[in-house]
Amino acid sequence: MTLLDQIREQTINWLQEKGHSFSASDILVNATRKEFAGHVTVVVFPFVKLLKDRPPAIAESLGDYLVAHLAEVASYNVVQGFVNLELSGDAWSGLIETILANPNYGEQQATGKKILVEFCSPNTNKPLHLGHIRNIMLGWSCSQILAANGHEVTKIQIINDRGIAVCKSMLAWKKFGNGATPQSTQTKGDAFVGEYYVLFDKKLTEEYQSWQESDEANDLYAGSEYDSPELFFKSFKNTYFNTRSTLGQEAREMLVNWEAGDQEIISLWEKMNAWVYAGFDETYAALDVHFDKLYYESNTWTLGKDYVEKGISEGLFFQKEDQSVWVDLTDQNMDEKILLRSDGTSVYLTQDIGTAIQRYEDFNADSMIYVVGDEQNYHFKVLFEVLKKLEQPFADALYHLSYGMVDLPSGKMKSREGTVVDADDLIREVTEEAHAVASEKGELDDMPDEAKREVYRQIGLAALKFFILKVNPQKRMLFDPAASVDMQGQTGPYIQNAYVRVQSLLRKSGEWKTSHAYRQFEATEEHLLQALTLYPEVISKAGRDLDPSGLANYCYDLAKSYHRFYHEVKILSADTEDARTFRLRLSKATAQVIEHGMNLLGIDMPERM
RNA sequence: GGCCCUAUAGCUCAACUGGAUAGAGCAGCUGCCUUCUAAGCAGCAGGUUUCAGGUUCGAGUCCUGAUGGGGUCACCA
Repeated sequence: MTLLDQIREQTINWLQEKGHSFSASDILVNATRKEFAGHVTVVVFPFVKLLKDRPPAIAESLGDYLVAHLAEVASYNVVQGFVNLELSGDAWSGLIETILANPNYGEQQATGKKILVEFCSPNTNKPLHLGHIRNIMLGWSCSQILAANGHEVTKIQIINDRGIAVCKSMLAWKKFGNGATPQSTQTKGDAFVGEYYVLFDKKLTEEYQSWQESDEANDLYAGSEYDSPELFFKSFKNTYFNTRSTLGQEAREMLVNWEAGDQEIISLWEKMNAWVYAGFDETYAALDVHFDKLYYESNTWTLGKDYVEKGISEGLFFQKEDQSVWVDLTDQNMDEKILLRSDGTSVYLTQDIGTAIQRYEDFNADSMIYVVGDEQNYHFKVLFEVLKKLEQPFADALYHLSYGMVDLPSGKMKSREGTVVDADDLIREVTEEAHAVASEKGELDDMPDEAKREVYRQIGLAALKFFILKVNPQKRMLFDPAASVDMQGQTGPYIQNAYVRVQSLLRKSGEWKTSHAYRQFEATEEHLLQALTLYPEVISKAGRDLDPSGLANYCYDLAKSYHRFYHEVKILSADTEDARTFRLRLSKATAQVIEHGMNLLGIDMPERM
């Protein structure tokens, strides 16, 4: 049990002696603000109504009780309704002992609960971009955080490897590719296929523009309500693709043939997908992430139909005259949503119903988390509601981890305008920036080239990942490329640097005996100890909220406290042996917690930088 | 238009289920490397938390309304 939990427990005992019950989670215990004396503060305002006394009197009573019942609490002072507790030297010394003895300090006991986390889930027609990186960082770190909270986590993704978009790049390659391959063009496979997807749109646009000269096009515009041909033709493009375009027709035919199992199409599809997967794997490896299980839309897209048909027979869904199937959610303040097209084929929602049920059966999971952007909030509300209607046992254990879009200083990322930030380019740029800074510093000069490259990568990725993870997922974020490669101030490399300083000290410290005699703590030492006390709570809160940003900010605060401590006191050449030992142990414990926390964020620590 | 999200320093972000005088970084200005890694430390300056009401011991946080920004309402995914 952590010290903070002990304080909560004793507070409950104290209330019980006065004849009141109270829930531990409602007791507010936090770090004492630096302008007041003490280390940990209990807020007594919540007890005022219960005890019917003045806040300062209540605070004194609680302070007396805690000093009497907890050896770790040395003394206290009261300011209004706040009890500021001062912890004893033994408590601090014990804390360092606890941390150093347990490499997993901060983690919770196993719960036996199985959780599935779905993230990334790309389309196979283009390479990964900045938006995927935010998704991957959130999915990965939430998975790590949930595991640290004692849950059994399985990381999965569903790969959207079929449909009209995939046919577009296949068709473009078939018509215009002249047999080129990633190997023959020295191009990464996913980028190679993405080029054909772009090429398709280019050819389609050319075709569309020449069609716009035709009498048919002019008649259509004349009969429309649009104020200008530009506006009309912009909105008509999709209809044109579906009803008049030659390329569109070819792509749709290809989709029909794919669904019919046409051998030639299937083998082309398999060939191009293999290129894409090789590319994705490279990017995942570059980001240090992996998945435990992959689902492919090509295997799951028909899965939901049976459940929808079952729902019709049970009267949960209804059919319109044209045979299309709908669910009515107007009683939940939502709309009617389509589940099967009039030709009987599945839509996105149908597929998601099927995959949810499939996964539940595959893993017998207690909870499933979908990491998907917030533009799909409504979709997931509908999905979860439909699963409830189908009385699926897991329907209440589904969670959409929704996150905001990533904007650029120039505005939204738009593939059409070529402003999408490519994931591989970004990883390369941050690594190069780390290389440039490190070379100037020269700390790594005596390392072999390969080891150096690994450190550049660790530093660059730390900058990128931390820049993204420090922001609350729910919020839209601005990605400033210049700021993301910055390595000073509130950044990943700043935190790594605190860790590296400790490693350097430990390399130079030689043998040292453990002692627990040091008691004259400096303010900077107390700040560090105070922060270390909070770590287990930071992890459990991050897990509860599925939000890594609090952990990221905690790691930064801890590193900041360490840098200050490092600057203000002498460590290797401390005045006494006891002080030297204490500071080395405190440094080591801090580095351990920094590394542990950053690992939960998916960020590695170099030994030197 | 209906529904949902959001608004904090010049900029990017914090502020635990409502708790003490709203904090960091960047950008700007000052200092600190013969001392353990200066990717560092210290200082100055920067705020009517979009606005107007309300709830209470206490509101950036909750409620109502307004305004700005975004999303969504496809037989797309």
